[in-house]
Amino acid sequence: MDREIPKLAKKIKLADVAEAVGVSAITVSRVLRKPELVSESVRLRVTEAVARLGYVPDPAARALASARTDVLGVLIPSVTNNVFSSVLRGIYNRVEGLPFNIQLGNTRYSVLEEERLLDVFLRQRPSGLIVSGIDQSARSKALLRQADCPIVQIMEIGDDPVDMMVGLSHRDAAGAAIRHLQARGYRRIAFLGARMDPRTRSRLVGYEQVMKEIGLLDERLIVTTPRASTVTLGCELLIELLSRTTEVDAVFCNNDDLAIGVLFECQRRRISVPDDFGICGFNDLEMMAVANPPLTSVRTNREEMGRRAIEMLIARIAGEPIDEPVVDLGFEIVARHSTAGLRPREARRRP
Amino acid sequence: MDREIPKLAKKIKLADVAEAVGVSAITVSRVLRKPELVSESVRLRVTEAVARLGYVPDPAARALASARTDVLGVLIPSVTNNVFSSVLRGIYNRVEGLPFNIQLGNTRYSVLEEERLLDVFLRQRPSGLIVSGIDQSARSKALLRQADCPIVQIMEIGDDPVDMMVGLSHRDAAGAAIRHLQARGYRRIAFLGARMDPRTRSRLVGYEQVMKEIGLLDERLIVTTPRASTVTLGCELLIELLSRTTEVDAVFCNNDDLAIGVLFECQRRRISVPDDFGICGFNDLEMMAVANPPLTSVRTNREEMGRRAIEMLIARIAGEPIDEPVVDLGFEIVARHSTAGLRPREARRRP
DNA sequence: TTGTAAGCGTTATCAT
DNA sequence: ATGATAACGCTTACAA
Repeated sequence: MDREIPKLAKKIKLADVAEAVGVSAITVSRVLRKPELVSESVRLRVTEAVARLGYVPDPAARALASARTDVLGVLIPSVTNNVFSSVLRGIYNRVEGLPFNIQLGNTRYSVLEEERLLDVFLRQRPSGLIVSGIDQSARSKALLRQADCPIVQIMEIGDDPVDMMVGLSHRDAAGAAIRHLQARGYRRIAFLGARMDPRTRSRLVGYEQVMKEIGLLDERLIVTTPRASTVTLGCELLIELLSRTTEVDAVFCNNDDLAIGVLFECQRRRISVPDDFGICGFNDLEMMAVANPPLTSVRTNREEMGRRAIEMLIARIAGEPIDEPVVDLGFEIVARHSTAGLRPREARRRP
Repeated sequence: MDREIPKLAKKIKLADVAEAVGVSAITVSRVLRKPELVSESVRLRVTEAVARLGYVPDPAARALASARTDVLGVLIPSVTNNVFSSVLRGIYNRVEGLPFNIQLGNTRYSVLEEERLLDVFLRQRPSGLIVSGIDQSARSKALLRQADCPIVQIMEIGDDPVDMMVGLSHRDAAGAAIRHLQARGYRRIAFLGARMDPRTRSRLVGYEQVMKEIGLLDERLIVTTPRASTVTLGCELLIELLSRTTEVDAVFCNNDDLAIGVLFECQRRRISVPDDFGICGFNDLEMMAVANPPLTSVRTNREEMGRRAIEMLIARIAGEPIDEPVVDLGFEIVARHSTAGLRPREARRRP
């Protein structure tokens, strides 16, 4: 690593600051971490010297000596997925200005990678940890339970938190979407699902429950794939659905990308939305409101989820008691024109 | 942090393994890092003991003793932006299986935050660093030049790499897009730009150069905003543009989100694409190919960019010489129906 | 309120 | 090929 730029002046350490001020190293350390334990005069002189010399603590030395870091670990299954981007935004926004650093791990929907990263992260003795989902492997759960830092599971909620949880019931959210479609007069309501991760499966369960309740469940209306969801896939799944049966008058898409794809494909096939066909997405991405027509979706509070997760962590780090270890952030059906209801005269798509 | 689960058995350290095998700690350390320096018999016994005891090195102790970590730092301005998600995917894919860990920093398009994170990251003595863009502040550049690890600037290319670069010329890419529109018969070509980060500005320069060259530059056709780009903003910018002048027959959007918004707004206004109005985006997101009509865009090799950046880092870490410190990944105009050309009869939009 | 001494777990250096 | 010893820079525990 030879660069033409001269090396930095030798790195300033605690001892250098201590010497400059004429106190011991531990006093400088205290000024930095627990200033209230140090007399004002000393504190001021130390603070001044720290600034003047440009001292900054070595995180590795700190971690080694204190068995603690200022890292908040965050494990998510995808960096590409909009849903997690939003959560991350909430996390980064909330942590700004706090003395913590986010360490992001990308599990890529792989159980093994999640276990590996959990291992890597925990070994660094983070101040807190955020993990996605509630369906960790047995090994992951064991690691989490042994961790000596607060942990928040996000995205979903359930009965058996490793420590804390903040999320929503995807089953209920999907169920509510189906009831919305039903209330608007749609009957033959299909389910399009991609990726089929635990949350998608929960939504499918919610769909099936409600469809069964209202006596409309038909397996042919359920089209799923393990492939990652994309707009293109939305088109393809609609085509697959219509090839199975033309007796469909609405579709609940497991997420908004699929819904946009379905919309484009409907436009191409001159299927009128919502007159002949209703479309409901999930997540309520920004673009849903300005599509043509605007698309109904299920709003989830993803930024809020990230924010709350951080707040729960820092509360626990500060030793505050947590009244609610499991926080349900709920959801909201954002009804737009795409599910305004079938055309009065005849509730059947044109071929 | 009181949990009901019993604490882990006391953490195994180097000395424990050494004792179990009957060698010294440093020998165990060597087996882990430079096995070729240790005799086979000892190596085998040590390896066995490491596995049996479940020993794993403490990263903080390692970092403190060796002044080096296995961290590859990555600084990006946004976790929400599709462009960076793709780059990240390339990075994570390429680094999989290698003995490095990605540490992600989110600068949120803030110079100050970039400087702060650079500071935080460099203090951890990473094995390598990837930073976004080539327009770092003077202070950031100074920090980078003093770093004693390899560094890759990604997204753009320029004359003065801090160390290495991999990206493309956004000016040329935008210029090529404009020439494409011109070749298809469009004349009154507008520019819609959001965020106005350095790359967006480069694209604007490319647009202006080519428009001037072909004698078509008209300031009224340039609509920009500092707001982050969204599909909604695409609609709004088109509305703003049309309120300034109806003498427009095509639009180059600074990115695909804007282009999708423009498309939806055109659909609403019954502006026929491409007959009355051409649309070209930038980045070639997956959805462009299946929009209605499919939208022309400029493909950039974002995953490849991430991959190459990692490869350049590990080559340098391995001490290999770099033949090309600045890698131009180029771009490609992906022509689709949205720029098929104006309707033969009359090259004017309907009101 | 401040300081002393003893690690924290690993690796660099120098011996053997 | 292997080992003894001294860092690495900080914090904990205890003392004064």
